[in-house]
Amino acid sequence: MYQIIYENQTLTMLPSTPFSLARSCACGQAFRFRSEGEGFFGVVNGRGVFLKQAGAGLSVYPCARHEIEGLVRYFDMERDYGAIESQIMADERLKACLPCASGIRIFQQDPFETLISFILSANNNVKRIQKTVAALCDATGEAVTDDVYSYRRFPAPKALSLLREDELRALGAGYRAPFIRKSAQMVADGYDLEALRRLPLALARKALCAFPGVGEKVADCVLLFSLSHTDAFPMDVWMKRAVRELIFGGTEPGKARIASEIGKLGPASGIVQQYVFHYARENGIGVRT
DNA sequence: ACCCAGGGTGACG
DNA sequence: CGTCACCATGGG
Repeated sequence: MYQIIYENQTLTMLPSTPFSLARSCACGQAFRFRSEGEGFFGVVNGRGVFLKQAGAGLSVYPCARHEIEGLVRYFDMERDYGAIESQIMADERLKACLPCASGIRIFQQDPFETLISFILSANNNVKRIQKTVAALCDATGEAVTDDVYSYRRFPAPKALSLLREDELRALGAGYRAPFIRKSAQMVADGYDLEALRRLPLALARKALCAFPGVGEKVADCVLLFSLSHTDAFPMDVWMKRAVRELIFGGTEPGKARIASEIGKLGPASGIVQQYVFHYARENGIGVRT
């Protein structure tokens, strides 16, 4: 399903279905990858790395030998995206999404980082989410200087929970400041986010909704982007419009009808969702002027 | 000035 | 169960 080349501290992963770094970074699943020169800089599994498109694959630098497995998992290289893209191509309603979304991979991000990031995402826009996440990292993220890069990790739960509400507001969190502080507190107090990886979707979703600032949509983002629930289907304003336009021909569908159609998309519906989301946002699908 | 952004909460019916 | 005002903040 994929090939690996490892030399000079550089890991290159070549999947059999072409990978797109730019699309994967721009599609709104992660907020800490910044375009830089010929690639993107980001912090992956706690380590600052530079990512470059390598043909139909991805190169990561630096990478120690023991980090290979974690990177393969993070970039979801073991999944058959060929099957998912074939499913989209075979769907007359969704095939138009492929030209601009083909090559997207769902990153397997850190659950706590994903939780906090998507609490911030509520009634917010991607650019400002990125800015606020960066501010949080600069404020309390662990500073790391290895032999290649200097960077800050995403804040530990304890560090984030120690910020006061007014400090979080000053960093750009707005009215979500108390949500972030309390949710960080819950994780710092020992809440096991990893345990949600093994729960059925409905139970994991319900559990996540116990965090302040987390409703069904944010829960689905955390489950899809960090806890391996590929059938979690985040319904934000863009997806509501896209579903209305692409699946229901422009008329407002009821909740039951939507659930039925999502169910038919199968166990990778959440990944399909990400392709559609990216397409809708890139093309302004469903925006009524 | 108004509306929108990867929505959630609390009040009310 | 459903609806709805409100919530910071910056950009169009």
